[in-house]
Amino acid sequence: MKNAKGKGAVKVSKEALKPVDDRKVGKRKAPSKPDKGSAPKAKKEKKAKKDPNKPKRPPSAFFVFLEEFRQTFKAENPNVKAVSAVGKAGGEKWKSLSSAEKAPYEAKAAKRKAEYEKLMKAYDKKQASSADDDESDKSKSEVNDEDDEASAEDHQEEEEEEDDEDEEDEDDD
DNA sequence: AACGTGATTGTTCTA
DNA sequence: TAGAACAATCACGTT
Repeated sequence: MKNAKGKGAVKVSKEALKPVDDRKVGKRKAPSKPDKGSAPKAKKEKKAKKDPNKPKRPPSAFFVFLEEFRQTFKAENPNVKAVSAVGKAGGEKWKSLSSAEKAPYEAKAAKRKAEYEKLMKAYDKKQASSADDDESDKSKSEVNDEDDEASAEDHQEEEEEEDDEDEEDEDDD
C-alpha cells in the first residue's frame, strides 16, 4: 500500500509551497481497523462505532468556503486536478479573508451545525433504541429507524438572515 | 471494483 | 484540557 506517488510532484500553477508545519498529525486516516487495542467496544458501551446512518460532522466555515472556492479555483485552473492544490490555495485565501468576509461562511457553517445537532438527536435516539439489543437483533429496530428518519421533516425555510448588520468588522491584521 | 491517499483548516469528539 | 479524528474533493494507485 502507500502509493509511492511523488507527493511533492503536484504541479500547481504557482508554488504555493507554504510550510504550514507538520499539521497536527501526519495522517490520521482510519486504518480500517478501529477494533482491537484501545478501540471502543463495539458492544453497547458508547458510540464511536461506525454507523451507516451516523450524521457526518458539519463542514466548518473553511469547508463551506472551500466548496465555493473549489469551483472558482477549478474554473480558473481546469488543469489542476490535485485536491491538495485547492487545499493550499484555499488555505491561503481563507487566511486572506477578513472576519466580515468569513462571516457569511461561518453563518452557513452554523446552520449546518444546527442541522447536525438535529440529525444527531435522531441518531442518538436510534442508538438508544438499538442499544437495547445490539445490532444482532433480527428485526424490530428496522421499523423504528425508518420511522425516525421519516420524521425528520426537512423544513427548509427561514434561511435569509439579513438582519444583524452590526457585525464588528475588525480588520485586525 | 473499490478504497486509500494527499492538503487545507475548523469543528466535533474522546480519554 | 488537550489531543485525535474526521469533514469534502478528485484523480490516481494499489490491492
